[in-house]
Amino acid sequence: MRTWLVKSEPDVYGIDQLKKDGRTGWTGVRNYQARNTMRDDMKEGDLVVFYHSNAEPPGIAGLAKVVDAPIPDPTQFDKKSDYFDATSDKAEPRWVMAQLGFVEKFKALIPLDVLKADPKLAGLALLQKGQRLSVQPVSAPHFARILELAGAKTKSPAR
DNA sequence: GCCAACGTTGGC
DNA sequence: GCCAACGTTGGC
Repeated sequence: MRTWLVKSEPDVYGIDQLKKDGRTGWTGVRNYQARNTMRDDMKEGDLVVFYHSNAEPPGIAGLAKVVDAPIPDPTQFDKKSDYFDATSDKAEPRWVMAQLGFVEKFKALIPLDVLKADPKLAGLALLQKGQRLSVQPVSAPHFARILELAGAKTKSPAR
């Protein structure tokens, strides 16, 4: 299995909301690279780091996992949605959403400055300058380190 | 609220 | 196919 990171603004959809909902469709991704990751690479059972962006402070809040195959994102056809895409064809939807389930909320958020200061997380995509992708891969060693920093209940997956 | 970095759009 | 203009992201 592989591991991933998704970003969300906690004011829009945070880890607490995912905990409450149990699972959710990851709507609103309108970037081709992120879409391709969700469509082609994220598999059921993959673990996903849940990052709070535009937060005070920003940081890693918990874990989710992929619970099902991706399906078309309904907001692309919803005229009232911010994510409406008039050029997407219903017969061949342009945008998909990953199906994510709640795994755990960390006892404490791992703040961005801690992530940046950790030598073992050097190279993590999230920390690259100008990195704006909302869905990113996380290497197995980086993932294990994040679990360690968080004191996570979840065990690092076998490679 | 500012602004750097980036992706996308559209004129040519 | 280039690239300037624009909109968005997201840290600060």
